[in-house]
Amino acid sequence: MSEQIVERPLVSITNVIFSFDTVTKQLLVLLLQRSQAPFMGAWGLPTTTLRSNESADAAALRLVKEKLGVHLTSNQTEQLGTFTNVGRVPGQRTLALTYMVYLPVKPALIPGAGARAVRWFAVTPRTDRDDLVAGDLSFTGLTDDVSAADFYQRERGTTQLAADHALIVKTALQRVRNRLNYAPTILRVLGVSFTLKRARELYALLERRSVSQIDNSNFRKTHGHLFEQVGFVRGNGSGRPARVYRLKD
Amino acid sequence: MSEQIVERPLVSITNVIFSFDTVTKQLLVLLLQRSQAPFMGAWGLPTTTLRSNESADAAALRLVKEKLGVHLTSNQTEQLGTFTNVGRVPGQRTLALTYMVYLPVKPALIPGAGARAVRWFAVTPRTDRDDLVAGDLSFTGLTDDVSAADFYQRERGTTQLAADHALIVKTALQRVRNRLNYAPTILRVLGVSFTLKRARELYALLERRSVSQIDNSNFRKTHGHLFEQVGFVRGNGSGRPARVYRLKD
DNA sequence: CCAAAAGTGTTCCATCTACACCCATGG
DNA sequence: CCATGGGTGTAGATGGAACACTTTTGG
Repeated sequence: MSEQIVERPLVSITNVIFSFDTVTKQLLVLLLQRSQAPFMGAWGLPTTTLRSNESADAAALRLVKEKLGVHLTSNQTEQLGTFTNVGRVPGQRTLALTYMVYLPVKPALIPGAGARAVRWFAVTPRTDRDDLVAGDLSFTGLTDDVSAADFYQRERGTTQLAADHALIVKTALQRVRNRLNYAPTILRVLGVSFTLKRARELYALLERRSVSQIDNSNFRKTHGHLFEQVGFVRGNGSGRPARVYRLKD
Repeated sequence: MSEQIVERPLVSITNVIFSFDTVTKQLLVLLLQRSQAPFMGAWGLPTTTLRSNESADAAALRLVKEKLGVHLTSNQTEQLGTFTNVGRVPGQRTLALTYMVYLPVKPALIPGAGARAVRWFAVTPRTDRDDLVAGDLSFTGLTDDVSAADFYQRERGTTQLAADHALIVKTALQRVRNRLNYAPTILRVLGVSFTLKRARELYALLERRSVSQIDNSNFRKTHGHLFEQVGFVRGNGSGRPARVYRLKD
């Protein structure tokens, strides 16, 4: 067997940035339309290149700062996984170190360098997948049963997003769901503090059921230990004002 | 602010390879003593360099083949995380893509290229950490409360293993523990099939308590759904022979 | 028949589920 | 004072923990 070439791959950082629309009560993911090769014209997740003097999580934070002007600290990101399939990007070998980012705000969007357009896409649950929808634009998510191996072997041609970003998004949502019952960091998209109603709305969305199916009283009892009362209430509409909570660390 | 240099880092694959000693009932981790810089003479996890024509998980499998001569398929490895701290290795910037590997056998060891010695180290639970012990050699594990940030800031000088391998081992054991109640893939170290007694022994070790504290009857009821009876029994000693089970997928 | 180890059953208690009820605010 | 939504309490169902008991093998 011949000795294999050891090369230096490009190392990119790719973020799944989550936010929340308090009006439509939708979980949002940031996608941008690429204005450069590879995948020019295609929509995909924000990506940057790792620099020599920064760790990958620092790069993930820098990416958020560059694309959205929002400064975050490192406890607002989580490493998702590293995607290394040989042909995942045409041309140069490129690894993707991926992170999940929970934005406590929903900033205005300005397309920056490398992007023709930027938009928030609503995570839209279907029976066995999650689509990403922004007005007229809609991207069908991978169905739940698709494994990474399946994706690279079969589904690759059918995906509408750049590279393997459909797989990255699916992986991210799966992770978020797994964490709902013990470390629901996704709730950070609701801001530093939130009402339990809002929390239940987000749970309902991710569990693919309606808010009314999650009993208020029981939700407090089963998940209350994860929250901490901030102590003040906020009279916002009709009915009794809700207390405000924050995630315990 | 000046533009930062975008370089191509070295990308290494580092494995936490688990096995099991059926005689001493110990969980084992493979360490080797380096015969090359950096960290010459220090003990550390098996590491290789990612090649141009292979994915990271393929490289993890190749590493096992090279060091142990054991051929595995990709469902016997799991991505652990990617370690990218800027100064984690002196000299060249090096990223570590880490994998966990569960060996269904305990192969004989032969030091190969780049290693002065190779040994199995027993995961030895203490009150708030796990040490790695092999006869006269012993490495103190990081205590449970040390975060990654803590490690790189404070604990770095005190660690006895190469680079950040103490942190990688700690992260691996933490992951293994988290999975015990829903996806105990660590049980693969017991081979393709195993008795529930062996499973409880491994659980006891990882939960830092004695086997007698895990009730046989209750263990079946709480974790039985994770296993599948292979169907035959194996008369191995005195007492009623145990049925043999395997992990459900 | 006895010892040893595997496997089963039973009771008790904690926790979750469903649902009724009470509380605080706006109009 | 009534409508609206937030917050509390309670009875039944479910699942885990402790422990007694039965089964199957070797000697």
